[in-house]
Amino acid sequence: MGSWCVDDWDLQAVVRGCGASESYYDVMDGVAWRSVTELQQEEILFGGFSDFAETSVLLDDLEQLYKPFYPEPEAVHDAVSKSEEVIEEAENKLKEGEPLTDASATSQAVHCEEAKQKRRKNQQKREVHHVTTADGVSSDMWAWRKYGQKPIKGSPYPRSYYRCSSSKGCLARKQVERSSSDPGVFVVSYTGEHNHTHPTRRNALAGSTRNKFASPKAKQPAIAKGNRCAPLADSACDSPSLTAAQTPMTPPLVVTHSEQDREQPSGYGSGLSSGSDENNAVPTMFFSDEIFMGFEELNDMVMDFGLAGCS
DNA sequence: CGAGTTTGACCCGCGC
DNA sequence: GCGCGGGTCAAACTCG
Repeated sequence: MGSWCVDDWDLQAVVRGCGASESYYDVMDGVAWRSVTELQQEEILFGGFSDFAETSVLLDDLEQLYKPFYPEPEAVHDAVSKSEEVIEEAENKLKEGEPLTDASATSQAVHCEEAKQKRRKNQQKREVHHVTTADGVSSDMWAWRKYGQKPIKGSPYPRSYYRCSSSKGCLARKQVERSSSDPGVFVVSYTGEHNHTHPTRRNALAGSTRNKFASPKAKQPAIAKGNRCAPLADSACDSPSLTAAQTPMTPPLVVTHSEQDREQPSGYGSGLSSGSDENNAVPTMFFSDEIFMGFEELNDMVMDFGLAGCS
């Protein structure tokens, strides 16, 4: 334990959100755009069509719409390759002292990881992203289950290992670690490919909703013993079927919680998920930053008063 | 009971 | 061949 615990929640905070969230805005017109995976592009492309998420019927439409964007093997390979190109470019820029990211201070850093991390075993290609904590604004569409954590030599922060829990047998892996040089930046690495299109809207993530927006009281014991909000489970507000919230265009409700938010429920669109029948209730509201921020404040208030939950 | 996380042990690739 | 260190496994535990 020790210092790990301190960082653990940080890692978990981003594990859901970091996947596709690096600052598109910083790089969309730049070369870094090419590092964005198909899935990420998918989010960008559809990010503005919040109306699509309003009903389950539309979710079905979404599913159809998204099919062309799901990473085909070649597409994935291509995306990874491009990503590696960017990694090299990023390294070069770093060597030259050239800032990789938009100068805007609030923008989330978008870098790519050192090439040395690209592959180790099996020459496995790896897509590496740097994300800031504030970057949790968006998330990847997959459900990740943590299967390990290791201290990394030379880094004060541990690395967490996640595998895709959206589908059994999925080979997709995800690693999350803090950047030793910039603690505010998380390095997220993706390896392997998903052998499925995307998490099914129902049940595919069953169990991954644990702790999502559980009441502070309920969470206290776990936190007290170092079991901070689970990266996968702390996501939504008591949602047996938050899978609906994991449609690609649904930004997670809570990932924008900052580091200060110790109870940060970093999940896939928490608010969307409470109950299958509620999936349709308020999806679009989460696309409003103002409402979103308001919810955060409300949540903070709730926590301050020791009141339960998000209901 | 079934989902999750935690964490020590083990496996194995890689550099020397 | 050996040792280091990253990656994975799996038992134990928590939680709803």
